[in-house]
Amino acid sequence: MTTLMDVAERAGVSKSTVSNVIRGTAMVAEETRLKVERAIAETGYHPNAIARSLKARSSSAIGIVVPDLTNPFYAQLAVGVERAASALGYAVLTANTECLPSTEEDAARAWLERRVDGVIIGGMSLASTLPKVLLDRDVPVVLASLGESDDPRLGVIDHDDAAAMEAIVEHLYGLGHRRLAFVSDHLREHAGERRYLGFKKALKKRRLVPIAIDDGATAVVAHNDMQAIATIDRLERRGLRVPDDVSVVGFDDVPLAAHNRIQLTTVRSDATEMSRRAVDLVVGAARESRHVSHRELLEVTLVVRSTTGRPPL
Amino acid sequence: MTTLMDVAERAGVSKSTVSNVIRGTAMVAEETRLKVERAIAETGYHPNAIARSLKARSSSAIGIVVPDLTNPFYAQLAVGVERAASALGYAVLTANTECLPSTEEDAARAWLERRVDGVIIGGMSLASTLPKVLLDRDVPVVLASLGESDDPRLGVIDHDDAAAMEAIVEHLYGLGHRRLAFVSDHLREHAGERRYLGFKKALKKRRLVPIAIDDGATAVVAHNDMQAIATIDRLERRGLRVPDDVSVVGFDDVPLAAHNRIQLTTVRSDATEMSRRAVDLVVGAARESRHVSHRELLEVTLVVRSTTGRPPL
DNA sequence: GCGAAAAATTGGAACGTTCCAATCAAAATC
DNA sequence: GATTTTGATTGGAACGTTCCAATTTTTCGC
Repeated sequence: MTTLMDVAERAGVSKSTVSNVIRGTAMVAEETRLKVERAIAETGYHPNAIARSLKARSSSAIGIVVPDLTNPFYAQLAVGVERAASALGYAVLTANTECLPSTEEDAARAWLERRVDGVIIGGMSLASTLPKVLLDRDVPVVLASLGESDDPRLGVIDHDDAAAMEAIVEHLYGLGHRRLAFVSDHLREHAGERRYLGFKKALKKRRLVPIAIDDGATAVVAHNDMQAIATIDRLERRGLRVPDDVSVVGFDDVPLAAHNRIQLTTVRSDATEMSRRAVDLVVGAARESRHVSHRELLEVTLVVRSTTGRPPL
Repeated sequence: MTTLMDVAERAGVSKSTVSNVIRGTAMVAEETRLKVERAIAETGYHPNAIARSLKARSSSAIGIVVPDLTNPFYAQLAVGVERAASALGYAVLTANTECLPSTEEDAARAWLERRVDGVIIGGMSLASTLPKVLLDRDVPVVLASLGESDDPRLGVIDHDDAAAMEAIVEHLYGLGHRRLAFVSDHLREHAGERRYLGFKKALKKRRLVPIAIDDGATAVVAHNDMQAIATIDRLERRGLRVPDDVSVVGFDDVPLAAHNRIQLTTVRSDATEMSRRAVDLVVGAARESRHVSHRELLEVTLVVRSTTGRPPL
């Protein structure tokens, strides 16, 4: 690999000058700039980001943790993060944790060693120590689509789950449903908790309580689209028709939800916008070496398709 | 951030000794080991991977490029790569290129600067320069699910597309189909080309040629499942029934393909196995600083579900 | 208890940058 | 023409590791 020194020698200048040319940081005569640029082109030199990072004490990398990349919502989140980050010159390290505490710890350790400048958490286990571990070592953290947190050092960017759940329940209640169930991915998962709370609250307002799905529910609200789609699958294999026997509602509006054979009633959220904001927050904090401590709710709209209808008589 | 030196001072030994304790590389007395370990625990020290990388001239990171993370097949590939890599102590940098040459170039530049130890390519643009650019700088590269290549420095791990296409065509031909079409994602994409070749060959064997989908095809073979599912959507919105009017076949067997409302006939491939092998190859090559130059075909099986049937009379 | 061998520990030189203070050259001021 | 100002360029000291040769300490055979 060619180094700054190689380029300097070839161009007949000092390493400092080459560094100045590359980073456009100091004054350098037009003539020498040309010489150096030629030398760079000839040697095919690429600055060594590792050496730069060591000196700068900043890796220009951020981490993102998702529970399941296979879920298009998280995939979109990851894609958005990657795009926004690389536009700012940051690399992205992904951890697919499946909400396993041990995997989360592995990721934390690896990232701490690699000195990531910040972390975006898209999902985590129930009583995860991940945020605390990172924050305690002054790594800025933002929670994306994970609901509130009591740690003021944490950045939070989320959907307006309460409003969304109210809209969903209103829709179902209006159709005549009174026996509503909620399904959530893993009990161990952190997300969904807040949505469940919103769901319960919206029910309570109408003097209802959640029931179990096997308890004769006429409508089930899933905490995300993939879960909703899996629920449809399960119901139909049991011989129940959706929406004739039971209505199903999702959350996220993944592209698939609009598919002709699915047509899922769901809540639209903008993963791309969310990831853009999350990256801005975390990179901003990293650059000023402070914590994020900013919270924000994204608007959300109900999309009624064909998995919801009147309950059976 | 605490450094090796901080730990050394606290434990009252030299930095070399601390280094030896951490890496278990040289002999160190039990007593001092304990002292050092205590100091590490007290300071919450994490070795600085950046400094280590600089010295070792190896980043312990690999890159993976996928055209679209939102496609569950690539998501599975990415997840598999991440898991296998982190088990070996490697970090993974992901690039979602959408098969855009400019994005590919950006990724190449960023990765070259970050000195990735190897790259796994899961998809790329048609005449991509990515492999050459990387190989010329001695970065080992393996193509995953991308078909052959004429560059002997390239590692290749792929499905047995020819066998798969033969099986698909045999299945459709046996059902009575004679007017078959092939749909591929973007024309600009590299993948699918080989599958199309296999498709054509299997047709030719039966004295048939591919026709356009709008030309009254009774069966369409898609180059992957997501494309197949999108095709079903398009057909049904046009008022055609699947499989009564037209049969559809996919490729990959993403989890969704088994869904009750989809039940896609497809070819099962093992993204996880593929990513495991790809990581082994690329890491092995990196460790011995050589190119990969190994090619391997993974077996593949036809899964007949409910999107294929007899052609209309 | 002596010398040699083995075990344990150490300082310093890399790795490839950036950044600062210092130097050098050229232009401008009086 | 001596002096200041400005513009260009430079060497050396970090950044936090690893690795090697060298040194110090311990152990052991006799």
